[in-house]
Amino acid sequence: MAGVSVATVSKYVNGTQRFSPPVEAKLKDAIESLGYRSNPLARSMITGRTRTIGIAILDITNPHFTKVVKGANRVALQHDYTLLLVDAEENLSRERSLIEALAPRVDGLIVSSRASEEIAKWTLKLDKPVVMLRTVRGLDIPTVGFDNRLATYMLVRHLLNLGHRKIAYLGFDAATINDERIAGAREALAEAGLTLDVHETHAPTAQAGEEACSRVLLGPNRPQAVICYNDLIALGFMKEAKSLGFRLPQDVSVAGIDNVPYGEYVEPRLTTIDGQGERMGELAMQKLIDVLAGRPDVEQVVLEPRLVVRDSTVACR
Amino acid sequence: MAGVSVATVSKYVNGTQRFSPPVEAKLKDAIESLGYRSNPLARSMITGRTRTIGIAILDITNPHFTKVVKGANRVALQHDYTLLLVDAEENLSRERSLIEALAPRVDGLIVSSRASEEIAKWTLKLDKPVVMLRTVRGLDIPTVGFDNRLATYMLVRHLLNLGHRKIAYLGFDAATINDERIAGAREALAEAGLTLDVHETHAPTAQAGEEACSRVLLGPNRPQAVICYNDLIALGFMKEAKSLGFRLPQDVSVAGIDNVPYGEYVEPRLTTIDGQGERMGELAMQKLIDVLAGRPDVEQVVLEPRLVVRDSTVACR
DNA sequence: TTGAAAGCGCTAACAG
DNA sequence: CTGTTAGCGCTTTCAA
Repeated sequence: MAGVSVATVSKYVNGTQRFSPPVEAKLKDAIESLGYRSNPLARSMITGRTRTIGIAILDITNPHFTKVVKGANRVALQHDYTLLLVDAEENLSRERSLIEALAPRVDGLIVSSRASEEIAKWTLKLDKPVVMLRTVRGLDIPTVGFDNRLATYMLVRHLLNLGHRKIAYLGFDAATINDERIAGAREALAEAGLTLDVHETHAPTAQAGEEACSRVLLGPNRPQAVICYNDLIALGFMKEAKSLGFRLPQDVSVAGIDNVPYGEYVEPRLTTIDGQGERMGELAMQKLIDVLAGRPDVEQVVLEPRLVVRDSTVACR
Repeated sequence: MAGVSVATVSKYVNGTQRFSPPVEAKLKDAIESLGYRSNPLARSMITGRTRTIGIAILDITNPHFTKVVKGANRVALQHDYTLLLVDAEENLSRERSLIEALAPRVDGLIVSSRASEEIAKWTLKLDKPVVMLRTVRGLDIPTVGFDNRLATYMLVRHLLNLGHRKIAYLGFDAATINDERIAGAREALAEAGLTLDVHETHAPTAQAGEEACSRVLLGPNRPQAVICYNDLIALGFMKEAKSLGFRLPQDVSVAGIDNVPYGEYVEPRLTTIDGQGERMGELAMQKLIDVLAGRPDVEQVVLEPRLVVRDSTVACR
């Protein structure tokens, strides 16, 4: 319609080359009146680039992951990338096939998995750049992790400073980072000659926290303070504790990890460790984009915890 | 490698045709040892199908939208579709270009927008099936909406039954559904010969609810009960009200809409209207898949509100 | 039961 | 400055 070859159209549309004013004018008119839009699929097939990043997470319903997605999306948008979201719904067996199906349709992957080490290995065969949202040792891939050990270490120190001696941990044992969190808490307690009382839940959710509460508080050896695997568990735990007649925080101090927005709105306001979800997402996406732009990066970033003291932890009476 | 033509491979991989046992065996071996995976891009180019659904929402951080995505993802997974997520970050000007960029890479779209009517019109030109997450009048497109008018009507009736007479509404005026919610509340109040005191926030967030609180409670004509545009605003409102020295729910009843999970964990537990986010996502995705499977559908589903009475609304003293 | 060949819509060399 | 041409990796008639 513009009386030029397809090659000219291609170059014009992509801004690869400039043309004489009359030609450009005709091109512009034709494109406009035809409502022409280049087919990104055909484009991708030849360039090998999709301008899409896959992000695989365990549960979008968890505000921590929501924040990660938010952060990743923000920098993706800035660089004109789109997010292909895979929510494995906490279903680990499905995870691998989902990611494998995802890989060929994207330029790179951000993966937050429970089985990171294992996944990290086979993702390398996918032949796509991957950023893991979890520190992985011994592999040359970029990661954005979090110092889980330090997080609980700090939490315990905080509680020790408040005079607590009997400290329990309510974990989620299906998570690999659970061990790191236990280790950090144990380390801090050991320095004070104390031990950690460990309990587990079956899911990283408020519901699970509720269900575990009575087991922790009404069992033998009632703790003065409880550190939860994450804020959601803490939220559920606190709710149930109140139902059971405990006064919070006087009867038992509670702390979580992640700093989800809702910790501020419950009573007592939840003391927590900021997990920097958005920052994780942003950094991970930035790394991926760097790699895709030919700036190789195998750096293993470890985000540092920050204690957010609110009202759910008080001096032991 | 299997000594057959590409056509044979194609048919075998897609299960379009069966072959003689020896050939199939060779095919199987070759595919396995090569680790061959068909290129979905090339496939999509010829079939015109991407097995991807685009979902455009305003803010993944809002638990209501999170639920929608969750629901949509669940049925997408069941039907072997993937989600391409677009989070407009409440930025309406960006929304259109984002959706236009999204359209050619997906088989269909689920759109939750502030400017639904307008969007609905130009999405038709995208030449892709669209499901709007909002009732749109006068257009033959499938929608999954929510009876916003009835929602606030029910909430007001509930409050009237509790003896409240001075009822305020704390809205979010940038949302088109805000008007419907106001109308429903007004209708119920008018039947009792009462009027609605309307206030507005600048965002559908807890933060905005906090900021608006003093304006509502410390201004002239202090309400006995406040209905908020959504649960997040209600959460923020309640927190600030307590900071201001009000006892909840005795001094003021508060209700929200959406039934986000966290309404259960605050004190008093938030009375709300269930917005059925997951169900919306599921239905929308199901409709889209139906359309894509050649079962046309222009039905306009309207989900019915359900009142969830908890502790934040009590009899007016 | 299998294969040859024609494209899908585009980009990237290379020519002119 | 503009066009020709050769594919990208696949599916799909159609013929053998």
